[in-house]
Amino acid sequence: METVGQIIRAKRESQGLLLRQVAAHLDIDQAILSKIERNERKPTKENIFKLSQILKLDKDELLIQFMSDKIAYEIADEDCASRVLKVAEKKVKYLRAHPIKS
Amino acid sequence: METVGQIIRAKRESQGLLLRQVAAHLDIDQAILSKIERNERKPTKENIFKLSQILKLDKDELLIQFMSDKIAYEIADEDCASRVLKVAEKKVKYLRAHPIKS
DNA sequence: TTATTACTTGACAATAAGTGTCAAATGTAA
DNA sequence: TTACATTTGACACTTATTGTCAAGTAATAA
Repeated sequence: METVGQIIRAKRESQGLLLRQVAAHLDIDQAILSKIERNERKPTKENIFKLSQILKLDKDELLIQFMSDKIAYEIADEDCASRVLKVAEKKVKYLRAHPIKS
Repeated sequence: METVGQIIRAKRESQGLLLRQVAAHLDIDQAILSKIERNERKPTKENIFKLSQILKLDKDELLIQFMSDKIAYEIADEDCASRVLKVAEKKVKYLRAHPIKS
């Protein structure tokens, strides 16, 4: 089971890129990228988009990894975690079928 | 599809309790509870626990509603929402099978 | 009508969480 | 050692969350 950080690091290294090079492209300090890769900090959505560009990763796939990481982390310590996901799925379907008029 | 707010309001009213009575039990201003019931603000976990006590709702069930609301809201506007949930489920299983030593 | 009661609204304050910079420390290899 | 990449932690800045308060609305009774 790969985390977003692991995916990013593996891809960056396989392309021979340095932290500072990639960080410069993201317009953040390399310290943050270092932490993102070790799952010490979470990337922003913006980070994810730019990372998928420079590392030639599929944008949607990386976004899915990013969001699923966030959710998994959020509920992992609840023993009702899997029910939460099931109910969330129903709610998402409902929300998409009944969009809010705004 | 009921929101947490709707569940709370329905139960509070069925018990003939006033906003200020329940809010006092939660140790928050009744304005907040009013907003929680109308889904204008999200309850904290602490709020959820105390609400389940005073309203005699199942604590786990209310927590599930609370967390699934949060997640559904978080991803509803992504078109990869259902994949996110599937991947999240895998990650949760993995995390629970491989707990972090701390 | 006025008074009372329950609830709602919005401006604001306090606090917590997220996001970032920087410089020093650590690791690694020539 | 020197040079370079990465890591670490203290700190600052910004944004989000959580709350208080007082004034507003709505419904009802006197």
